[in-house]
Amino acid sequence: MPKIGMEPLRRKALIDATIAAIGERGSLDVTMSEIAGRAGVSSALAHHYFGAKDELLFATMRHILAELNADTRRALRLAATARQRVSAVVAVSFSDDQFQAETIAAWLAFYVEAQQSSALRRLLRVYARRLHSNLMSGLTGILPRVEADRVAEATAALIDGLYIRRALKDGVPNAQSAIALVEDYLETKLNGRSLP
Amino acid sequence: MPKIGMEPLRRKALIDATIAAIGERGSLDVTMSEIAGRAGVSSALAHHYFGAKDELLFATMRHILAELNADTRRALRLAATARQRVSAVVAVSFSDDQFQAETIAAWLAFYVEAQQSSALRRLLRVYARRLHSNLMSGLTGILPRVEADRVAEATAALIDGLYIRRALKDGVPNAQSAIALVEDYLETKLNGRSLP
DNA sequence: TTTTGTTGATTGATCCGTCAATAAAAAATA
DNA sequence: TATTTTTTATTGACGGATCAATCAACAAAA
Repeated sequence: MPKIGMEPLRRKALIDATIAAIGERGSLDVTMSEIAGRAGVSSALAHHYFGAKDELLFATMRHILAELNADTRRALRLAATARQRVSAVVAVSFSDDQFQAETIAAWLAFYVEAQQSSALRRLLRVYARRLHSNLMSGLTGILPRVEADRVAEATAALIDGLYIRRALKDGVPNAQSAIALVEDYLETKLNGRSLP
Repeated sequence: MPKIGMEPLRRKALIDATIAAIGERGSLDVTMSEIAGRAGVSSALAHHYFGAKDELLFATMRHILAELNADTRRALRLAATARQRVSAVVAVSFSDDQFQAETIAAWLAFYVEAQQSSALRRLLRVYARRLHSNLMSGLTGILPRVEADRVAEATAALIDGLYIRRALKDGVPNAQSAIALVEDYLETKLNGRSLP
């Protein structure tokens, strides 16, 4: 009994199912059938709405990125000082929504896939640039631009590295210690210079 | 015209071909036929020597890890002071042999695959522990154990993060700047305390 | 004649993407 | 309002391609 206006609901369900499937398998090696099954529909319907598997994966990555971006903007709005802006960006990266086995597995898998898909690669570059820019929005209020740039790069690398190690379930048992580690770095780097 | 004593040669050739194939594709999604073809043999022979694809991939990862370990031990032997030991470990991670698109792509792909294969996961844990321990071998001569532990963890995360960013070909254009970034972190962390 | 090296051909399984068919809602027409 | 037509939702079944793994067979060395 087909009800109308199903498209947006199905799309959402399929994207959620894709994240769940990738998270469980730990790789993009999930079949359309499994994703569709998880979303409670047939694989034919998944093809109907997304055309090809690539496009479903792409839409999923874009969804994750959009989510992260929304969280970040929300957090930045609450930050009063430059220093707080930096911490806000870090905190979001390790928030309960983001720093989760499921999501991290998806991130990792997409990083790998990006080497074959220029569209995905472009998307991940957007993420990298956005992260850098968000960090800079706080750091430039504390450090001279050149130094701020270097600290932003190091912080970004630290975050990515902690993500990977989390995926391995080795070290970095929880978000708390990950944040502490990054904040410790920032503290030593920003020590003293609090305002221009 | 089969000559005797081919086994070790074939094994080596197949492992090298596997690295090359993974490096080019950027993922473990390489066929046995492609690997075998690259090594100049039939896919049947690859199965003959390695049994299954899993085992070939596993052997390849082990080979990469062994190579990295050998390089590290060599570098550590040349380090005179504790501080130099730390730098040696960092330098090896970004040496020409290791910090290469091919090898990095393989690393990344294996990280993903590790989430499905407990054998691979165990292997990567060995790498993580070894890296930590190698860093500690220098750091404990400079910092109290607890602090050394934290710095080692951050340094390891930094290294992994820089690897990922290199794979994306975004930021970290060369090994030089990557080393500089890590060394800058170490310098600020170890500043002052040079000997116990 | 036994061991070692090697491959072409084949099998069996998996999986993406397509298509024809069905059914209900909405729109158009009478 | 009653009807026909179009649009939207949905799926089972299938074609076709890819690939891992096996096997029988052959050749050269021991």
